[in-house]
Amino acid sequence: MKEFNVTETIDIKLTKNESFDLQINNLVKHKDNPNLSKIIDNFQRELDNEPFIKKYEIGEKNFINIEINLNEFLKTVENVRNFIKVTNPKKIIFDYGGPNIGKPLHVGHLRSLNIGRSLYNVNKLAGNTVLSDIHMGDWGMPIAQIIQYGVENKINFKKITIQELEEIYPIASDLYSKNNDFTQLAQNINKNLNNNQKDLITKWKSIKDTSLKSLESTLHQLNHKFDLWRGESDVNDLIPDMIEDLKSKNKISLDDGAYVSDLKTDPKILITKSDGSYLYLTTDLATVLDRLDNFEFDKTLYIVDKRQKLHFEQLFSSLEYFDFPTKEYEHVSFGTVNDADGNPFKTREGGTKKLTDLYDETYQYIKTINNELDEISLGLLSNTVLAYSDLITNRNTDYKFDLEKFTNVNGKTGVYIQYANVRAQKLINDSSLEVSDFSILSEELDNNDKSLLRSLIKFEFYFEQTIKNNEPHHLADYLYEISQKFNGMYQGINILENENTVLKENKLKITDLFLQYSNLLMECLGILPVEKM
RNA sequence: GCUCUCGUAGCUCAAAUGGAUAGAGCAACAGACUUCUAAUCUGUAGGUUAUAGGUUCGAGUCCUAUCGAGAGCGCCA
Repeated sequence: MKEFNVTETIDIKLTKNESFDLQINNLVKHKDNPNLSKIIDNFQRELDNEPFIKKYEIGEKNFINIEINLNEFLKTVENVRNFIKVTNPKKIIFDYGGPNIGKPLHVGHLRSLNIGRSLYNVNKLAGNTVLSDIHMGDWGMPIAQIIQYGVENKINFKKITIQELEEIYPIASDLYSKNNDFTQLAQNINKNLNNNQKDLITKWKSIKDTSLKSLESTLHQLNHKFDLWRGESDVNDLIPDMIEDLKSKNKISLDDGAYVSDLKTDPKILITKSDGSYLYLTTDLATVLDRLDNFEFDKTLYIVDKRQKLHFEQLFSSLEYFDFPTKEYEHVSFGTVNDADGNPFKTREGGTKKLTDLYDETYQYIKTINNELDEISLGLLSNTVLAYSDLITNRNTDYKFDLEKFTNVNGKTGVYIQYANVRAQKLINDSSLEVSDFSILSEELDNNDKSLLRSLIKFEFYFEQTIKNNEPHHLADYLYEISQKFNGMYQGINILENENTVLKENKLKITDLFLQYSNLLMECLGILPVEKM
């Protein structure tokens, strides 16, 4: 609209107005423009020619409300799967999970696993090349502490069990913080481990093997899979050269015997300890080197809790300062999981709560609600509760894990969204009709039908929000919205025994659409649908 | 002490990146079951978005200050 000196990118947004689907707000700011009426005419010509607009109106402040033509917009899920593909696919590494060797997965790992899996699935659906790396904490001081404790207590590392390891870890960690002799000895072991001292490597291997078996079984139970099982130990050998390189480029210098980055920051960035051994940041830098060598990637997402913000700021600024190849790096942070009273999640004894225990409690709780359910369904529902109740909250807010609330079928819960899905499955199966053949006749639709269909067309919007911000809660909330609207439609009228065949076929077709969207959304969230409940 | 994040209904949380009358879910209250699974549905009520200023046609969202909460702050990861 050059003639009026107005340049606008027309910004179409979803609206809160119940009678409409979309709104355009571009005209509002031109209320004092002398040519406003001509501009509006211009807009109207454009809108009149759009086939997807069923009707529109221009409100009092020149907000434009649009009701869309449902049939133009409704897509089969196959079409949606094509439509959501990004134009420039990227190769993205998802660094999440981060379990420690010697320590079972606990509540602190829950969100990284849930959010990581969801973002992995969502990006895969968007057509990006995805690679997940569990990034094990299998190196450094914690391992040294375990070995030192084991040596002192003459433990046979070859035959060490996961139960022993789980007992040793907190004791060793406690000794490290309280007993100076122990601390010194453990630090010495850490240093020798970094230097690949043979007997220590043997002990470390035994610990890792035992730990890994337990880890794999827990992850299997929780339905998590990883493309890469790399750990901090895998990059240990890259570190000496990396340090030498940084020294020769005058990027780091000695400070109280430790190497710090020359980048002016507050606090300073520590690259090695004063005894020459390595730190969290040292390993993470080397991990980037390792990934650059072995996998071409455009972007790395670190799905790690928000308390490590400073660490990742230091990592990212170091990567830039040290002239690592330019790639995208992002810390996808999240808040903590507290118990129902809002206190940090602990066992009765004060230790961290194991994920297997949380799973078992959830499983048993659901079993008391429906005692007749088979093991597979109980397992699927348990995992649904653990994932959905986590993903429904914005990742940056801390939330309270309240089992009673999360297993309630009334509310925004995993149980509710599964229930709606099961109802839809049953309806389609019992209809014994080829529902995919039906076309939707919008003239015959009632308010419940329209309400659901108009929600279904919003999928792409929430999908985009999730990809753009790495926030799965948009999709989790949206799944609740369509599930609720489906239940409303289902409850309002008996579909299968209805004598009005047009109505019946419409509703079955809509049910089928809902089911496909529900399944797709569950896939996005890392949830598997149950067949009965 | 310094830095960062946050403060929305009784409770737990959303809110399209600055748009219209701030939305959901619990809990509360009032209704609907010889059911295609009521583990459901329908309705009512609930708000000065911590407070005070500012920017803007327009602020929960941006800026400043105050109050309150949480987290982090070189030899742990």
